Amino acid sequence: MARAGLTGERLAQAGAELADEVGFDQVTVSALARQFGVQVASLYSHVRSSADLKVRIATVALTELADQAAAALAGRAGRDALSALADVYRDYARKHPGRYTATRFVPGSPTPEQVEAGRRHSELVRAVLRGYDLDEPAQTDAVRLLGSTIHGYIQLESAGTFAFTEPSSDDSWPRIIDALDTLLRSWS
Amino acid sequence: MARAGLTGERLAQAGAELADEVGFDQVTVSALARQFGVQVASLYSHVRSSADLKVRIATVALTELADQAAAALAGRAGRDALSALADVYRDYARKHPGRYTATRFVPGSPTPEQVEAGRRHSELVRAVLRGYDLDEPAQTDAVRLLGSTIHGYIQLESAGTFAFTEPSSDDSWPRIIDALDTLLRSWS
DNA sequence: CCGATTTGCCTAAAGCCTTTAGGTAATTCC
DNA sequence: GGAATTACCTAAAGGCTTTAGGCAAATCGG
Repeated sequence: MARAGLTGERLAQAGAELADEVGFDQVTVSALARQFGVQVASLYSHVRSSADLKVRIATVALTELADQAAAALAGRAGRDALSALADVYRDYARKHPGRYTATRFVPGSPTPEQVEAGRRHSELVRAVLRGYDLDEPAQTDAVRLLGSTIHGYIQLESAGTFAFTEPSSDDSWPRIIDALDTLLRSWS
Repeated sequence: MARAGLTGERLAQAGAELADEVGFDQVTVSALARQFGVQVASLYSHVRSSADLKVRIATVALTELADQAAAALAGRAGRDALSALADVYRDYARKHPGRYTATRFVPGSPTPEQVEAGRRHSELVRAVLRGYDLDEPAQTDAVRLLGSTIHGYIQLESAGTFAFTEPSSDDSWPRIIDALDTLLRSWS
C-alpha cells in the first residue's frame, strides 16, 4: 500500500485550501481524508482532533497574513503605510475567505503559535503608528481602534451587509481609511 | 401523552437562552429537544432545519438588540447618543454572548426578517449621526465606520485579544468612542 | 357531545462526522 | 537483512441531522 505522505504541515496546508473552496466551517477531518484518498482514522495520527486541525489552519493563515503585511509595509510610512496594511487584510480576506475566517478561530485558550502570531500583527500596526505621533497608552488605544475597524469592516462586508446600499463598499473603504488617517493625525 | 407546547417562537427563545449558556455553536436541534424532554424529530415540525433554528435565534437577538438601542437613544444626541448606542451593543454582547454571536449568523441569503432587522440597526446609527453634520454619501460612510468599529471591537475583545495588554479593555473603550466622536465632528 | 380532522409528538432508520483501539504493512536504521 | 518505528487500515461506538410514517391529543362541525 502506497503511503500518502501525511504530516501535520501538509494537512494544515490542504485544510487551508479546502477552507477557501468550501468554507471554513465545512472543513472536517472526514473531508480532508477524502481529499487525500485515505481513511479518516489515519489523520488522527497527525492531528489531535478536529479543533486541533482548525487551529493549525488558523495558524497558517495568521502567519501568511503577517508575512504579506510585513512585505507591504516595507518602505512605507504615514497614510501610505496605513492604507497598504488595511488593503493587505482586505485583499487577503477576499482572496482567501476560508483562511480569513480561520483567523478568528480561537479555542478555549490560544496556542503559543497563535499568541505569537497575534503579537506579530499588533507589532505591524504599531509600525504603522510610528508615522503618527502617539505615546502610550494612546498608542495601544490606536492599535485597538485600527484593528477593530479594519477587522469589523471586512467582516461586515463579507457578510454582505454593505452590498445593497449605495455607495459601493469599494468606494467607502478608501474614505474610511482616510478618516482614520485624519483621526490619527489629530489624536489628542 | 402530555404535549410540551412547542412552537417556532418558543424554540427560538429557548435556543437563545441555550446559546448564552453553552455557546451559539453548541446549540443543536438535539440539545434543544433534550431541554424540552422531547424526541429530536419532534422539533422538525417547528423548524425546517438546524440552520433555520439558528436563523430564528439570530432574529430574536437582532430584534432585542435593536429594541434596547432604540430605548437607549431616546432623548440623547451627539456624543452622548454615540456612547449610549455603543454601550448597548457592548453590554449586550457581554450579557448575552451566545445571542451576540448569533447576530452574525447569516446563511446564504438573509431572510426578510434579518434584512428588516439590519435596516433597523443602520437606521439607529443614522439617528446618532443626526447630531453631527454629515450629508450623503459621507453619512453612509460614517454608518459603516461606526458599525465596523463597534462590532470589530466587541468581537476582538470577546475573543480575548485585548486581555493580556495594558491598558484594560474597559479603559480603551471610552477613549475610542471619544476618538470617533471627534472624528465625526470634523468629518471633511 | 361525539365523530372527523388536524396537529403534536413518537418510533424507526439512514447518513455523516468524530474519536478510540488495535492490527498490518511500509519504511528506516543498525 | 532483521528489528524497530511509523503510516495507514479495519472496526466500532457515539452524536447530530433529517426524512418517513404512525398514534394520540386537541379542536372543530353538526
